[in-house]
Amino acid sequence: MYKIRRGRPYRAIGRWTVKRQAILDTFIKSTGHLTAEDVYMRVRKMHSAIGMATVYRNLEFLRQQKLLNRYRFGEGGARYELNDDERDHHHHLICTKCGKVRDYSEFVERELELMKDLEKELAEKYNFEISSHQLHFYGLCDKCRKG
Amino acid sequence: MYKIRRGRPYRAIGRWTVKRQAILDTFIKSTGHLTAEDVYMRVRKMHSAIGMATVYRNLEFLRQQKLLNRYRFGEGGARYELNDDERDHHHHLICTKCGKVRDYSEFVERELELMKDLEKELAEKYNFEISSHQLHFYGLCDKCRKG
DNA sequence: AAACATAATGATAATGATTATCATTAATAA
DNA sequence: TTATTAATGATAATCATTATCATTATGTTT
Repeated sequence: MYKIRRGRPYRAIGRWTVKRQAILDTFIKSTGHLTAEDVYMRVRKMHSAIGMATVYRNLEFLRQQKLLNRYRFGEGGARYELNDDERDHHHHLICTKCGKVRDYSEFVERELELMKDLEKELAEKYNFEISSHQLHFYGLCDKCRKG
Repeated sequence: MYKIRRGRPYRAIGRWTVKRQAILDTFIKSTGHLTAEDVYMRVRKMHSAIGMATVYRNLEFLRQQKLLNRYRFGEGGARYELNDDERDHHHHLICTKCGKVRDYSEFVERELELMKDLEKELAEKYNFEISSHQLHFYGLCDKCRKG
């Protein structure tokens, strides 16, 4: 259904197990920002014997393979989402009241231009080699503004 | 030495205790990004009887008062820094290897311009009321690039 | 296809970070 | 100065995550 590509030899990235596949499938089926608990609940429907440790191990494994991104927003545990090359570059809006997370992709070009310049400057000035950036907006979502 | 101002009546924001003062002083004396553990260690030098719970309670209290900012970077516990109006607007570089955090203030004007436009757009489009933003760069610091 | 080597798993203990509880203390109001 | 109650310290409890270890499953070798 979904296999790791990226040109590496199959064995070099660990064994491709049923559980590992199921966890990745969870992200393919249900869009974004899942906690370990969320994943556990969903995978359990098909693989009732799976343990929480396996979920955590695979989330970390898939992150190492650059198939998942991890975020630590305001409260609660870390959240993961598919790192899909075909998907738009995006960032997150986090509601400080209900914790809901929402993607946005506005002004991406302008943003990436700034990021490129910034990365260059920071590399030169601080000798810092940047590999990624995260831009989070915190505030109140639609519902919480009213409620 | 340092009193909460902001025009509110003294009593409305809780009692101004010796420990609370000491915790705030810790941030005034030692610049940025302290974990609760860091604060605990430092305050203990003057107030050996202080408990960890008091540290956490006050970090949260001071955050509510907008005197501290809280961040949850890559690994480990949350980090706090003074929310000083007189200080430059800045963001953070986080080393993914050693965890070191560094401030930077480059391209702030360009950034704030983008943020202003973005906030307006997001407010209109998603009815999201933004109160703050965080921009994190992840990568390798000077030392870790070499080591 | 059977045997082999070992990575992955599940159960669970352990850890680390943070919050809750509660009797006591101390800050502020009366 | 006394009264009120928020803040504190000690510690238990909770939540998120990682480590341990015996067992199982995967991929390799024969």
